[in-house]
Amino acid sequence: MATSFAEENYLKIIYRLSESTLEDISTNAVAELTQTKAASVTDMLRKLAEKGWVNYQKYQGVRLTNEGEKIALSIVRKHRLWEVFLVDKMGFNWDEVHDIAEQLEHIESEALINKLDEFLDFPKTDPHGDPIPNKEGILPELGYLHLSELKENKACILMGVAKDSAVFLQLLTRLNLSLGAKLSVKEINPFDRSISLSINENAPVFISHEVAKNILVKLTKD
Amino acid sequence: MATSFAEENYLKIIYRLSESTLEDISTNAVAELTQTKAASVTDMLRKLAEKGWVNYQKYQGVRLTNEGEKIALSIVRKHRLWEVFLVDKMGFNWDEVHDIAEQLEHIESEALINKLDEFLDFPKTDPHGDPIPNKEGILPELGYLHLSELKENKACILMGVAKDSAVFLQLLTRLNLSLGAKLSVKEINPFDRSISLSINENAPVFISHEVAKNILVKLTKD
DNA sequence: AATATTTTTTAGCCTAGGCTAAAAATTTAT
DNA sequence: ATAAATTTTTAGCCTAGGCTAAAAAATATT
Repeated sequence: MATSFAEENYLKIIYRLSESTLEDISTNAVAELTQTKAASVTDMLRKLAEKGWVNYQKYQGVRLTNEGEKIALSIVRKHRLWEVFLVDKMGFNWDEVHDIAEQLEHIESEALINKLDEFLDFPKTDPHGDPIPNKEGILPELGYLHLSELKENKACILMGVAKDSAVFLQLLTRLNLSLGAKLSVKEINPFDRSISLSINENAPVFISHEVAKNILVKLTKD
Repeated sequence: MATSFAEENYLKIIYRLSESTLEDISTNAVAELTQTKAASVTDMLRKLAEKGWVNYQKYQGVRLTNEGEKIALSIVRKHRLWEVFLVDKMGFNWDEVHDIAEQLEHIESEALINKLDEFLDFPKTDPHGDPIPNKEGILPELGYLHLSELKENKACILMGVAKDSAVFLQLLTRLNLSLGAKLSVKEINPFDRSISLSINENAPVFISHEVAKNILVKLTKD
């Protein structure tokens, strides 16, 4: 069955919200991300349920069905591959690509997206470190931790971010935090959980717990 | 002023129709290319006139204003650049790219399209030989002739096509007619104006006047 | 347990962009 | 110069996907 622009957006957003929780997704949460009103969301959820893409019961929130998740994953795949294209081939910065990819993700051509995948050398992650589903909709398992979960004196490498708003990414850039940076947690302030962090062996800087929560890392042995 | 998907399509189609005639464009002609009904076209023409993008008087047909032409040229630029991308970088054939480019032409990002232009080395023509407007909306002057205009015994090179439907392009491919082919008009049949044509010095084949009309060439000296 | 607050849904409305059927204008043919 | 045929417009209707305001359900507070 064909999916409209709006339907694809809803499915993608429900998918995103599901990534970070096991609970059902609330109408309001969806409304916030789709930039629409709760009443409009209710309407659309009924329609999506009708088409078998979500399970939805009045007042109970919403979850994707397998079918719905398949569609969402194909949108996510397109979004992330286009982001790689925009950064690697077009020379955009990582904070500039979200809105353009938001449009490109709705281009309908299986053939194109698979050729693009090949052209980009089958990347596993997008410019923010987010995993790219393959043709079959399988996500590579990356097993990253949130920087905020680490104990003091742990060293790690910055592998991705859990949020890709332009302001957040620009903040990271200003702090010299880019993918691949070598990080070391020097101290955790017990009052506000802010972190004193050394970046690429330099003198430590402070970052808030909020920032640390949105940084994905993998531990290094030594 | 922002342009919707539908508005952009109408402007592009009116532009295309204007390319091949100096007369005003009829409602029916637009309806045919937009795949809608004449009544719907009438509605939209009123709206486009309201926005200052076309001159339109009831029953008198329609023409683009300068403003409208500027928008149309920016869509045409995007369409043709994406076609070059699809053929040169993604490896599609020239008869496969139209529908995908039809979607990509509506992606809104000045920055992206200019970077794409650069990435493709500022091509002057698309895979069908159609001229690509530059950033300022200026079309390169190519000065091609229609093969149907040539006299007997004239030699020329195939530079483009005036129609890009998949069936037409597939016919050309089957006849070995691709961009750059060396052509020579051996005979013109006075009955139906069909042409006996030698392609790359090979034994002549027959093509109809209708086909010849849609082939663009430039004359060679000898 | 009752009340207040928050969240979600319903009801009714709006706009963009389609459609059909009938009316009006234009063009062609007699 | 009429009549016939064709083209275009009008009128009224439809669907997708939004909205606001009011009602209903769920949740939180006293």
